[in-house]
Amino acid sequence: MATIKDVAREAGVSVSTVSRVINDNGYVSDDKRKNVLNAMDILGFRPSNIARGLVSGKTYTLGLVIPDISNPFFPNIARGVEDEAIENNYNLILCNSDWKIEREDMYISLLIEKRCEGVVLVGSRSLESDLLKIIGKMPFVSVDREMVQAGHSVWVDNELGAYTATKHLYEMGYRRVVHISGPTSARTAKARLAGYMQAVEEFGHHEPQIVESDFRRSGGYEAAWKILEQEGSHRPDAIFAANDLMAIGVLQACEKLGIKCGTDLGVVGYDGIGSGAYTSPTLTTIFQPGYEMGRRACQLLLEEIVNPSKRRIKEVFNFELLVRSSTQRMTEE
Amino acid sequence: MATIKDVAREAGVSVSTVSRVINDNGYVSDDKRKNVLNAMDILGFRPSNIARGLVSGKTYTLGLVIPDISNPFFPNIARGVEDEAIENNYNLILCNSDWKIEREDMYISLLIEKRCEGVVLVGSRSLESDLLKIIGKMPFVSVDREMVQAGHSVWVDNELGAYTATKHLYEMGYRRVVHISGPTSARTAKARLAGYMQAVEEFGHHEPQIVESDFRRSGGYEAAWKILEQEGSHRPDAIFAANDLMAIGVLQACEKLGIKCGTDLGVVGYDGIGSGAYTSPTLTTIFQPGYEMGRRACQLLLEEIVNPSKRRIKEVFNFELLVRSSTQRMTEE
DNA sequence: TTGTAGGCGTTATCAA
DNA sequence: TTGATAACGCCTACAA
Repeated sequence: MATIKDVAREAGVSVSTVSRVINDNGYVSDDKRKNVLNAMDILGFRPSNIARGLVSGKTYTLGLVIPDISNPFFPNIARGVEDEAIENNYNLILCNSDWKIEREDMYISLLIEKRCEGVVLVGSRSLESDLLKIIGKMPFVSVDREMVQAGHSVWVDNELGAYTATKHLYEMGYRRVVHISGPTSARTAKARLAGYMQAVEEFGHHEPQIVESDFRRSGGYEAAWKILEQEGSHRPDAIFAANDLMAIGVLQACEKLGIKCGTDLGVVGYDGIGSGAYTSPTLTTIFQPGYEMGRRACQLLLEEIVNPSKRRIKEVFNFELLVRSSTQRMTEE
Repeated sequence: MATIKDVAREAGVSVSTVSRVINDNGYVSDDKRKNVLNAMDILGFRPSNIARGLVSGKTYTLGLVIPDISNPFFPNIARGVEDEAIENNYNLILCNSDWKIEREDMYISLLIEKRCEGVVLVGSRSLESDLLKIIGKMPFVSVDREMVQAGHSVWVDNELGAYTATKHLYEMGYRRVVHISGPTSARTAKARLAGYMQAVEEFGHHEPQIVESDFRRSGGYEAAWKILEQEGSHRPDAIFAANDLMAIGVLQACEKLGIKCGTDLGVVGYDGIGSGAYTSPTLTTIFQPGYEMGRRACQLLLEEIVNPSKRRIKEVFNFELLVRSSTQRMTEE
């Protein structure tokens, strides 16, 4: 690949002149400029951003560490981050951590060595102190988890969301709500569980009942099966699943068992993934504005990079309760 | 951030010695090695891959140019590419082109300047000759589109898939199949249209009927509405939509119109996105193995990078007809 | 308006 | 075994 020297030689000028026309700064006569442009064209010259980066210390690259891009909750976030990044001339390195702490660590180290200027961390599960040790002084923004000691954070109030979801079930007339939680090692799972607990305490006339699962559809399916086997007055008439994927699993279990969701069993999910609008019945859920959160996270990151500040920003986004058929006791029209 | 020089000074050795312990090559006495390791630790030294890249010419970075990561067909591909990449110590720069040729071009240029070692191009819509001009000699693999003049390609036979889908409808007893196509500017849309045409010719006793749409759910919804307004003997009893998103739109239109999909109207989609298994009714579709294609594409790319060859590999993956409820004339049970 | 030279953080070659 | 030193491709004073 042609270098700036090659161009200089071809154009019969010095490298600094070439540099000047590339960066469009300093004085260059129209004559020489034309020659240079011409030479670049002939040689198919493309400046090396890595050499530039060495000099300038800027790589215009950000990292995105996300659990799993093929999980429907995350693509919107990723898209938001990317849109904001590219508008500011930054690129994104995609890192799927699979919720594994070692992978997260490994990626962050890699990103540092690649001299990424910052990283958006989505749904991190690492211990914060460990994380900070690894991440060093690289700017970062956390999405879907509040960081306590450093970095900016963007998230929604999981506890309040879960509370709202559960409360909604009682308000729709369901009497006995059981919760299918995510793995309680996950902070979000814990928060949603807490929200459920509080709503049960306030509105339920029964003990809370929790089945721990794994945030996956199959996990929701199995959990529902277990729950719905129960007979008699203990039989729940509503389920709040800690995410939509598990809620969809619940819907499927109901279909197999001949239980009519909505009428016989209220179901609420969490996240607001697109396909919840197409299930049968359509899924009531707590919608989280993933795209906006991703976009905002990236914006905060870029601000921090351009203008490092001492303050730490925390933004709590509003969720939205999307009421759909899975919590309608009457058959819809 | 500490440099190799700082480490050398701190450890009381020369930079070359430090370099030797970093890369674990050449001779270093245990004594000095320990000093160096210690110094690196104290200073929190992280080698700069960008400086290394300048010297070695290797960046261990690949580009992934994909239309839209938030479109459910693509995350699996992306995940496949990323998994293969990271196993080989490569990172991925994520680029959402939105199917826009200018964005694609812009990203490719950027990737070249960043000295990515190669790029996986998913669903490119650029004219091949233009593409090659921009992409220069950077290795690339095309997914979901066959390239004729350069690069490797990985795709499924869209024409055969569409043929199979349409044929399936006739075999299930539907008589009049209409096609909702993607934008005919898209190669895949054209190929699927062709497959439909051929199946109609072979098995249908009617003229082909095509409604062009946009690969989006809303587009499918509107197209279905248009189609189902028709009265009398011309009223189609089956729809083959060129992708699942549009097929889901069809299901929704049917729900609104009180038409029972499956029984009254056969519906087949294309892609095999996850949510098709949860719709009502569940969606018959042509499944494309996105993860495997992505993974294989990346593998081919890496092979090409390590060992550039003159040959050009084309791999056609098998699709799978997933027969579900939307093409069952009897109510299930 | 143009060119020369030093430096960005590493690796690699060569002497010592 | 170790240490200078010249690249790598580019930018930026500084000088002319």
